[in-house]
Amino acid sequence: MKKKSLQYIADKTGVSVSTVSRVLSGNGEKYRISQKTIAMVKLEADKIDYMPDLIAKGLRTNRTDTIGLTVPNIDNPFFANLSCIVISELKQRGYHVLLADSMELDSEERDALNMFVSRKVDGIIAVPVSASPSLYEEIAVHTPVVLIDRYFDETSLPYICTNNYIGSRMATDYLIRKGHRDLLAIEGNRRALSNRDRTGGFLDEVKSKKGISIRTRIVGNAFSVDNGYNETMAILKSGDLPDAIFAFSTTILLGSIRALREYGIRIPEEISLISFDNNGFLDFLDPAITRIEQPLTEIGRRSTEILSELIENRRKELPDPKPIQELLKPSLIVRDSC
Amino acid sequence: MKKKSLQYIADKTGVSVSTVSRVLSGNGEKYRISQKTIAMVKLEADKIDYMPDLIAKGLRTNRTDTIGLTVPNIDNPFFANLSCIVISELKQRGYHVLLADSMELDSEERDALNMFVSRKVDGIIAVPVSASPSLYEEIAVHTPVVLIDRYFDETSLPYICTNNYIGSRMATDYLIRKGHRDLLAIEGNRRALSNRDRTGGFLDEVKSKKGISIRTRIVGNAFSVDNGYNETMAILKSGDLPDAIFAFSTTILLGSIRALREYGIRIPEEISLISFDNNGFLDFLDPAITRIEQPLTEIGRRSTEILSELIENRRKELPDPKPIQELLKPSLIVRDSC
DNA sequence: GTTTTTTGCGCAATCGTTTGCGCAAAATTC
DNA sequence: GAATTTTGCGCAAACGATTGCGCAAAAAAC
Repeated sequence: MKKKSLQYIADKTGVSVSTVSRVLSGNGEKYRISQKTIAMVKLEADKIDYMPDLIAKGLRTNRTDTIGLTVPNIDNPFFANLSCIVISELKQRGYHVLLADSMELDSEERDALNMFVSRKVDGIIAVPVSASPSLYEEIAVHTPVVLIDRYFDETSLPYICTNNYIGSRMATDYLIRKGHRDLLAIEGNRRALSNRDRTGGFLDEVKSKKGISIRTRIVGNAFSVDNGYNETMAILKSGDLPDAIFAFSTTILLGSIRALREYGIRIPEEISLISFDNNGFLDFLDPAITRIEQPLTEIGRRSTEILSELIENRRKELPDPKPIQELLKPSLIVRDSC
Repeated sequence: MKKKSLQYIADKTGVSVSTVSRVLSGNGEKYRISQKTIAMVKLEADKIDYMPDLIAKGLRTNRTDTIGLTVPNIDNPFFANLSCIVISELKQRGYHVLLADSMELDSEERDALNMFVSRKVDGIIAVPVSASPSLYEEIAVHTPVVLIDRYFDETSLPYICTNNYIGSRMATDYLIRKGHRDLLAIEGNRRALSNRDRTGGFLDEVKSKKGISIRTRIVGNAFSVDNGYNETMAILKSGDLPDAIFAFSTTILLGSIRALREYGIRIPEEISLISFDNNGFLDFLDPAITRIEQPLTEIGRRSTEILSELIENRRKELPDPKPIQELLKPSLIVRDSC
């Protein structure tokens, strides 16, 4: 196969490269190219199965139809699920995806973002990892950015996240209604705002139950199986068991379950369990786990929607609209672990 | 911030664009640029935090340092896991990743591959979906391709997959050694060679046990929870239960478990279960599931290794080496479900 | 048969790099 | 001091597309 450039078609048909370009980008009419020429060019293009060089096109037009997506860890089912949704939403809007895995590392995140900029992506969707929004804010000056799942406190960057505060209150409320009065929360990464919101919701909900005396404990410091395991183990060793454990993520939950099993503690007879994050697997555990489901699909849908609006807006040289910052309400999935 | 092109630095320092380019790409010495000029240019580049336009660079050099990766469904933990490994291996080799999710659809796969070619990716790693290698073979003429996890029968395309045949024999052997004589295999997509290999391994292993009378049944037709559920349900309704069920994937396994639970059948007391694919969650099921683990890390490592060799080879205009086609041996993870 | 309008298309610049070739000035040789 | 070599760097083409401008030929108007 020869080189399939516009030049090639131009030579074959005897018209100029410009004409071929106009025809193939569908602007034949607009530039008053004759039907005969249009047909001829299209025929030739079909014959060699012409596909434009998107690199050259990108250089010239400054658009790549590519979105950079960075997540903390694709291996985590939660992010895999989220990525999946975002990718398919983006595809529907005509974008392709450059994916980076920041591995929860600031340095990797920085690399990924710089790479996105160098590649001139049209926009960026990110689950941020670092504690400061500054790099994102710098980038947002020239490239639209939408944060998902995690966000920053004082920033004008748009974000679409779960309302972790509400979710946490829902879970806590449920536990209390079930009659539990001694609650243990195992939290994740304390740097993450999402985690702090969950902690806040947990405590506020307890406080709101006036007249009911409830004991609360908060331990842990990472969204990991090990953290769940270690903290639960510590509690088990102390012998001072709570009525219920609220795991701030599925990973924490699993660690906790492992520890409880080692001690032969029965769920939910001896202790109740509730968790954040949804995951199909949780229905196959015994007992199936009651949990707070984050509105992933909605996050994926909204974020891509916002991002493409931002991109369109910039293209029209309009000023950015007021940043859209939404916290979406999660839902309670009741199963058998409480 | 102004435009950060070579031109800008050239203007600032008073040298030509070519000189700036040579200095910044580290070829200053080679082109005998004076130390003074080199220092000056570098200083200016640092000052504006210069980052090359990778699009322009790609157009000129015909390399994008990008690899296209397509998988059937990123949402499936198996592929999420695999992608994660491939992505991080590629990053270590200096490549970035354009990710496409083919959703097990031929049409999506075709789109993705064309997109990769249009973007001039340096190479492609793919879990193929379609039944025919023809499109891949066309592409491989100009862009290196390595298949993973699934492969084609009669092709010279390189691939790195699990030896499903061996894995299936290992699982079957284990079941038989455990004393089971009535085996049910629930298979996945029959179009997939990997599935056919598993079926073959299952039957051959049984045949190899001369002198032992073993009953075998093979049902099912998809790598899905529903398929596992439906087929198991059918068996339960017939009342003709096997001693053991061999699920050809985790998804099938889960469906099967759901059905068994509905009927209150105890595992492993009344029936044994074994599965293909590894997944951390399987250890948290009750009982933990005995399974065949695919060497994902090895697949990720080898495939990126092969691919980058192919790319280097092409760059040196050497002929392609004999295609590397490897089937890696899986391993048995013994737990409590048999 | 001019003049004006419309039709149909090409010229050439441009996007930001890379790179082969070559030229002028400085340094060295004789 | 002329010839030669070395040093240091710039010119301009190229990658493959897009697009503003303008020009020639054909058609229409008078």
